[in-house]
Amino acid sequence: MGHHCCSKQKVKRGLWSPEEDEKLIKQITTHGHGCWSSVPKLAGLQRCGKSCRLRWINYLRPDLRRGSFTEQEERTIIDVHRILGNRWAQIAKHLPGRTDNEVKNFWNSCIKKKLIAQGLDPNTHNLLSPHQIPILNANNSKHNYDPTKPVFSIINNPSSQTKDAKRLNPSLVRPQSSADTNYAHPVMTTDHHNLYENSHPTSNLHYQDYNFSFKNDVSHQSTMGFSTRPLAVESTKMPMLLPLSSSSSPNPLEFGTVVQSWSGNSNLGVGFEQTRRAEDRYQEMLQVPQMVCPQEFVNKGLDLRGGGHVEGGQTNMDMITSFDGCNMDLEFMEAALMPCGMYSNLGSLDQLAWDCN
DNA sequence: AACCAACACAACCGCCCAACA
DNA sequence: ATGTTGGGCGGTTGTGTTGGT
Repeated sequence: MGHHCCSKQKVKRGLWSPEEDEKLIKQITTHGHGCWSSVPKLAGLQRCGKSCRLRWINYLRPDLRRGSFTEQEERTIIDVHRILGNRWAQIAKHLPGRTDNEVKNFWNSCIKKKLIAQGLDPNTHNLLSPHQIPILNANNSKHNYDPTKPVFSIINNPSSQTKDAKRLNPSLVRPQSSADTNYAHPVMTTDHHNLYENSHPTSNLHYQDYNFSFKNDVSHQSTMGFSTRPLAVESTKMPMLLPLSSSSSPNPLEFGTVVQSWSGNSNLGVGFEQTRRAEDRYQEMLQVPQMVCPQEFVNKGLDLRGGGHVEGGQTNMDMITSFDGCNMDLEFMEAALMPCGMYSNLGSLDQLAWDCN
């Protein structure tokens, strides 16, 4: 098999060697990639153009951010995934320095399981009915998906830290000889990076000595503050974002105005729902849900049903039930997704590429 | 120490779409 | 209008690693 773009030529497959990376980096930093199908030939590589493109985009680009996903990034992935679904490339655009492949892998290997363990359907972000929730026996898994723990608890895993350290310190990971076929990490040199920087003067990312650091570090920015609470609106075509105050947000009303509270729910404002038994949450679906209306909705007098206006700065859940017809103010949606400037390169919501049909 | 299962993630596959001849 | 090509993307696979027995 193989792609039509490279079916005629003899191409190498599998992991990339340091020498191959070196050639590819040298080619792109000095000449740019241009037509990807011509890159292998120009770089002296026996790879298909697509493979070169993938290698560059996912691993060799100097503006990549490596290492574990932060809690904030995980929240972002979940929140954007709730809107866009498995559109990894679009989701990755909300995570500077992350690739679609990385986001996809992280979702499939980590977030998905956590959501399921929390009684949430990873596809719809709605509650699973009790009989849909798998019985997770911690004894059968390396990972302990304790449903009594919050969804977001991924960081500071010693083993992953070790991996990160290896990634960021090539001396720990680079093979001692070219015969080491396990090599799969960038080998861009500072010289290469300087070349790339010179040819990409708009880059605001800093690269030195194999260590990717950001001049504009997003790690200290405030969170999006979106709740992971699933909506109890079964008719909702597009799940609704619920901007909610977060423990890490200094201002609990930073992103929204509390319009109506969950009845009898004491953990409002914690930001991310602490886990309860799935049965309890399933019962909760029958209750009138809390709605936290973003201040921007109120300011804009946005009618979430499409057409009218929110009166008196108040709305209710009955009004916010559906995105059918896609009457949502897309411009606002973008703004709501970018409350703290953590997203880059999003000039318009076209890039969100909603499928409103 | 050896084996095995589960995991993590790099890489590939196949499809879609836009541009172009 | 049609066929070809290249780029992009999501889904899937392959393989090395890790941890438990």
